[in-house]
Amino acid sequence: MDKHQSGTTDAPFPAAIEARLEQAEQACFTRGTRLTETRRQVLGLILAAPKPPGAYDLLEQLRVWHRNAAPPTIYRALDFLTEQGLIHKIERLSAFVPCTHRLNCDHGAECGHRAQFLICRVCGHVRELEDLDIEIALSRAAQAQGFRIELTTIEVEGLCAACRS
Amino acid sequence: MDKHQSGTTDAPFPAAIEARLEQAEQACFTRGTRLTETRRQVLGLILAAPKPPGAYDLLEQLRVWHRNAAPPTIYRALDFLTEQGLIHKIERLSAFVPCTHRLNCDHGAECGHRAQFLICRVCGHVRELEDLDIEIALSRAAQAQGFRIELTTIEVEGLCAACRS
DNA sequence: GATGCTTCGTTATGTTATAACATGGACGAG
DNA sequence: CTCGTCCATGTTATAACATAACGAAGCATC
Repeated sequence: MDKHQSGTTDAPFPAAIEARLEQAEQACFTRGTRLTETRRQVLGLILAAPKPPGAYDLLEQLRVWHRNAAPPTIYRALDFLTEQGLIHKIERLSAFVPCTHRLNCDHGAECGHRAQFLICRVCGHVRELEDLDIEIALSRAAQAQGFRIELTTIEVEGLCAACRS
Repeated sequence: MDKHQSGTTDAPFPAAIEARLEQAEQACFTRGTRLTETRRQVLGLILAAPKPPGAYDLLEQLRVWHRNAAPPTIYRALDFLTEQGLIHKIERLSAFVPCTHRLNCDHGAECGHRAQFLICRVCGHVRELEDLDIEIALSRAAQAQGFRIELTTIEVEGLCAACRS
């Protein structure tokens, strides 16, 4: 009874996603962390999702492989992936998206510092931006208050181009 | 058995807060909405709080006056105050702050569209900004994507001037 | 005083997140 | 080798946040 039954069913995700998982695994290895099976599966689910899944959506899907997965299972994986800069949490949705911030990014957690998200209220699509002007304006405004920025959450809700028909 | 027992104990909040409540009541009246007793009390509690209270903190405090207050009691009041632009929800904290956006603001819900919040992770203080440069940068970035902004959530975590000592 | 509207009370439940402690496996030091 | 340590995970329970659904009370208007 092998968990990996045959060559072709080893990879539960489409090739494009498997490729990104491979990249992610490599990136973790480089940093001395491990993209374990559970973490890899969760990342895969987030990459494969048509729209940003919540923790309990992921939990349900994860049970395909881990019948007894419980909330801590998923939250631990999400924490890890967030720390590694592989995913972002969208606060307004309590949902998670893959990080699209520079594909070759190798600085882990710092990825999350400066991103902006456009959330379409109709189709649910989330687009990640990395706009320097916004970052600069925000830095200036904070500095004017003597405030030292450690982490930003910039989430914009509205209508995406496609849904403005 | 009068709920209002004596002249001096009628006002449960400090004078400065009572004054703001009075203003708020007036503003609601002007708009054809009513700052009822419960709503007024919740707003007062938020104004009086040393740091942003969560819904259940407020609920507990509200029970001083309404022994049987339940979650819907507080959430309804919070929804109303948010719609009226009298408070803001800080998503990162699931907590609420008074709106400090132009004291004479009279355009209700629109208040919330464009504000930025600096959250000190040490003292918990939240400062509301209204920085045009940020708004402009964000508008441009959104426009470049064909995205129509309806609502923004900009929350920055870090250290306030006082806590950087 | 009937009608319609907003507000509020009440019960129940849904949703998101964490605490606390036990288990198991990898790996180096002795 | 086997002990201890570290990391990841399993497991149970509960905390924290939020809403659904329905009915009754207040009040403005006709």
